[in-house]
Amino acid sequence: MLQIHNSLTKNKEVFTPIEPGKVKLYVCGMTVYDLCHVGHARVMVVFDVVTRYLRASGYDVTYIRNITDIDDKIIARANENGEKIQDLTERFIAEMHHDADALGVIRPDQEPKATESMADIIAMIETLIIKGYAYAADNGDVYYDVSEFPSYGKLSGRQLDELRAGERVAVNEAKNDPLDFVLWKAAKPEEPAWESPWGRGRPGWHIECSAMSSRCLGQHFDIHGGGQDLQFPHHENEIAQSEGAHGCQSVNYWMHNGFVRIDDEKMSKSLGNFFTVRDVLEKYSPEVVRYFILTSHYRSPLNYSDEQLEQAKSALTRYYTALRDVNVQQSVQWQQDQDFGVRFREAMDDDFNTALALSVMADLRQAINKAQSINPERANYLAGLLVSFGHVLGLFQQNPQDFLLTGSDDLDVALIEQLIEQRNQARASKNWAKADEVRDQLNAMNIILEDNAGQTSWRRV
RNA sequence: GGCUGCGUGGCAGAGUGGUCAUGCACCGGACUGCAACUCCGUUUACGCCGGUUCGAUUCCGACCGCAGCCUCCA
Repeated sequence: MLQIHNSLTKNKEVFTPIEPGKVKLYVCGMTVYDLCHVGHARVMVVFDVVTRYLRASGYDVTYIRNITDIDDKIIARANENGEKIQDLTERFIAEMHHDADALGVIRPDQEPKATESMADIIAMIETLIIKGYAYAADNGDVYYDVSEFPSYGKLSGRQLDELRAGERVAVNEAKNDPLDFVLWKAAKPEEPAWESPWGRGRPGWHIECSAMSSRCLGQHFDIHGGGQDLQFPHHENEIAQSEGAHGCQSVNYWMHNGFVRIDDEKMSKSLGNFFTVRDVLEKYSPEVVRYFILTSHYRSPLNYSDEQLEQAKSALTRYYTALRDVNVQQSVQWQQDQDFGVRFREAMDDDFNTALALSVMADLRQAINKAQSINPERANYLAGLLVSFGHVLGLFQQNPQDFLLTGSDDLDVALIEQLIEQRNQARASKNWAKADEVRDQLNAMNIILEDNAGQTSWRRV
């Protein structure tokens, strides 16, 4: 029975979908003005695994991840670049897809854009005004009146007066209360703008998600995800907007993933301590990055370092070595396996405990190696099982040789195989000095040899 | 200051009131011409101080340390 840690209640709860067999999932996506960094990769991978696991558990999942393609940073960046806003956002949407695809992240069912949702956004703001949750200010902005929403703060565990006591709330003359947040911003000259009942302007960030989630999934859906930093104010405001406008609960389960850190500090654009996915993929294969992300629980912080990536790479190499040496049985259904399958399910059912699931897979890998010589049929089945688990986590889907030779594009395979042949001839005539000399030569090329059952295979360091 | 969360062996990281996490690395052994791969085995833990308990890394309290949110952020 799947249990999910719900940020709203701060408890692990048994997951019960609104409609049996179906799951409606919304995740806050990227603001597209720059390349994705490893923190973005984590969100994408985490909710990719959530979606894959729900589907593997038999649910019909509708997965929505929005794109914020209009906001202050986008406007600022486009101006800096002397680039049209739409050119900028389309460019970075393409880059985002490029990175996500590389990481094996399955595309969401829909990726709604803010700029294509203006009618929904405006309609929702109108509803909020009519219901008394929002007001148009003299300056052309429209604000949400937080004092009208009694449970404001329920997600982030805050009280209005606590927030007011905070020193960092910006003073804005047009607001009735400093905590009121903007739904619609009056356009400044030169800024992109849309017509609205309150004049030309553009939407605030928070209202976009409320409008897009309710359009794509309805007023009440199952799971809403995003990074921990969005809990307040973004998701708090989404609740106020959606529940204010619709008069019903909007989300049953809120899921927030932990940050990626560098040297125990949050990785973020504003701190400037980030690595882009692009940077990392120059050095490590995408699957290594994915494995690294899944080694810790999604709610825990994840410290990024080369050492960790190297560990992930070594671990993956062992899995692929095991898979290389068997004939993987096709179409194994892990759900039917009474041993490893049950353990895997228990791990994943426990709030998507991928770290624990990986330990089951490590045991399985060892079982494959042990069975390989004494019971090849069994080994082939277990390997199929491993690949079946891997499908849920987005791992082990490539040809083992392709992984083990990753980064070999620049290598002269013909030369390598020729050298291996030379070495094997030397070995056959027990010319060990010559054989070792050739192997040293290959090692210097970052090639590692493995002599197995009369066969010599090779891989990259 | 307010509100969250965390502190596990060399590194990473699950988990539990009283037998094993797991991975990477290290060490010993088997295999190998020697290696590599693989297998077997060993070592290294639960921030500090109290309390509850027959027994606490696990529950409770204080303390110390760290991170996050309270402003844009995945």
